[in-house]
Amino acid sequence: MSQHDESQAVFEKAAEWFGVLSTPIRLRIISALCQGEKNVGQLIEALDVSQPNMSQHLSLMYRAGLVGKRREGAQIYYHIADESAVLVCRAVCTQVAIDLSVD
Amino acid sequence: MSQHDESQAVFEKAAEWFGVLSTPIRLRIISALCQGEKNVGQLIEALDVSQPNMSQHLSLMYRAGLVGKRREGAQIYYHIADESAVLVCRAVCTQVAIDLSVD
DNA sequence: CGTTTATATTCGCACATCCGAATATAAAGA
DNA sequence: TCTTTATATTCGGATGTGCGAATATAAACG
Repeated sequence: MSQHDESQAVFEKAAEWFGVLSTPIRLRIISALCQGEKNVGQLIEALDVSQPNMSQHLSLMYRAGLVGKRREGAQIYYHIADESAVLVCRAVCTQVAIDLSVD
Repeated sequence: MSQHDESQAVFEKAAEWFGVLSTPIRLRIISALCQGEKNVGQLIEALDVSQPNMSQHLSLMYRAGLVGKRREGAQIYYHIADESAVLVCRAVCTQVAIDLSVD
């Protein structure tokens, strides 16, 4: 594989990764899970979205490797699996918050 | 405005910001501009995309504040305007490249 | 001025994404 | 086992996004 193709693949994967972070709900899920693992019901209550919608977002984030899950009886507990995502989100959100308060 | 609404606004803006980075072409544009400013023709040649398409992506990135532009005669030269975007992209792409080479 | 060159915008289409409604699965408890 | 509770999946529709073709603008140059 040529170096050009390699970087193409990298940009493609990175773009997907950024895509996972490109909706407010998913950023809020990450934010909620930063305080510790939560089951789906707790996330639904915290973020006030419909159950199927929450499940869809969690499924996406799980497939992307951003979160992990653990079954405990009937509940599924989700947790952050990719700490680097948290770092990036924190950095970007902090900067955005500063920009918003300036203007 | 409640604190809840404030953070909602932050997540919304941050999500938009991530959205700008969620396509391979735009990541490649950032990568190309890291080596110094380039005019539209040079970017088109470097990335091999159609002229209108390049113009659309640049326009989006410009509105998002990621790139700046400067006219020089008939040419428009674009450059990175948000260095923090470069840092984030570099970090993510580097990690993605490592992950890709591992498996 | 017309013409060429460089870039931007508009438009329409194919396709992706987000969502809620309905339905499915899986565990717990009666 | 039947029912309830917790979560996941499927489906259809509305909306968004990326693209090329056509067109517009704007500068340079004869």
